[in-house]
Amino acid sequence: MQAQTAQAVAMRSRILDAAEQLVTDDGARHLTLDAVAQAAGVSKGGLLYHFPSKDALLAGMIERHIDLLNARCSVERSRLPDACASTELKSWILGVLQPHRAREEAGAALLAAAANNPALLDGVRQRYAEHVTQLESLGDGFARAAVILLAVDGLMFGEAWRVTPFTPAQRERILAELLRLTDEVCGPGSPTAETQP
Amino acid sequence: MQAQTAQAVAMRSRILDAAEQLVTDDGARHLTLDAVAQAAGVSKGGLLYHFPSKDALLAGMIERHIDLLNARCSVERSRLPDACASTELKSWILGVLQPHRAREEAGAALLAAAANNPALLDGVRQRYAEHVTQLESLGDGFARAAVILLAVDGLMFGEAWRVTPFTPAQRERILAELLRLTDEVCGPGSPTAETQP
DNA sequence: GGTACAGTACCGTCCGGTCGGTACACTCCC
DNA sequence: GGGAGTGTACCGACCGGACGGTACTGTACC
Repeated sequence: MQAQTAQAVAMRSRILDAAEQLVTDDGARHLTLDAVAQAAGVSKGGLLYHFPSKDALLAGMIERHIDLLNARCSVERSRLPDACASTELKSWILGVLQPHRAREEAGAALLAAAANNPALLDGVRQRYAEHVTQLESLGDGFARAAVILLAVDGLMFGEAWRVTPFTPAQRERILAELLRLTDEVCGPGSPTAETQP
Repeated sequence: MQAQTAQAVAMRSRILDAAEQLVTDDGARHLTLDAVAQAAGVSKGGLLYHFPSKDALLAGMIERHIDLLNARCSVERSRLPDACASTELKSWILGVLQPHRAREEAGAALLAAAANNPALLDGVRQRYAEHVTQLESLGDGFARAAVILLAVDGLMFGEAWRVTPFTPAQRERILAELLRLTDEVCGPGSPTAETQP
């Protein structure tokens, strides 16, 4: 990774934004280099300057959202005072599920990658395996923790694909229930503050 | 829908099998008419005779698995003696999650459809909305039931995309936990028999 | 003078879909 | 009973366009 100027970083971000918007609006099939370039207001040459291939673009989409999720989870983890085994799980829930546009776009990135080149999901798989390993330390609580983890996945996928018709109020109740179930796994570790900042 | 000969039905089934196998093995990008035709041992013309367009093929994949899931859920529902509000939920869990090759292929069909033409998921959306409506009748149990439903989704997607690294034993524990949580929503309605026939 | 693009022309491949044709079974009718 | 017609099932060559990627020139800006 060589140093990148602020200008280049901004353009990369613009391109990734446009790509994700395209997927969410028109479906993964319409994620073409020409379409992305046009949507980002950049020439095709400019696009390929930053992302030398379509795979590189897809990898960029995935990477950005893994980084973003990690950052959000780190923030949540730092706000949870306990060092309980459920801390990871809870920070994951809060990091992933808090209202944020990026969540459904993360689903879009995953969809685009899965559709075009499943090998790009290796990073996600690795991240997931780490989660499961952590859950195993919960012993008897493993199954319940896994259910929580899977429900978070389901909510994310469902929102990304727009198949889940939950209202905001319903969604709020679901999030609260997830946090409640997490507390049951390892006991309440913190007041969990406000879930809607 | 005009009558179809047994021959035509068999060929359609063969084609759908091949298409799903292709998606699970090589990814949605490799789901091309030529590849499907070759995998099914049929000419491209023969393929297009049964499915006049690629969208028709994708719709066929989705439709078959919705039908199959409905059938499996009906079987499970008929085996549950109670008429409790959780019956639908429980039969859904059992219908979807019991070990069966078709489950991950259903995920493959959904992935292929989402990648190529998101509008094809309308049927799935409708089915999902019905589920949520039923869950609302549970009142306070809604949130927990929704979590269960979402966990089932997460497990299905995860297996379809091969991102969930659960061992069979872990998977078994998760399934048992899901059934336990379901009982908590509305009380045990039946011995739930064997979950592994 | 190097970075960061814009613009454009082009190439090879892939892919969805078309189209004319074939084989075969069945039926109607004289 | 045999020719003629009809419908089903399927073949495979071919077409046109889309798409990923290359190549090159120009140029604004720090």
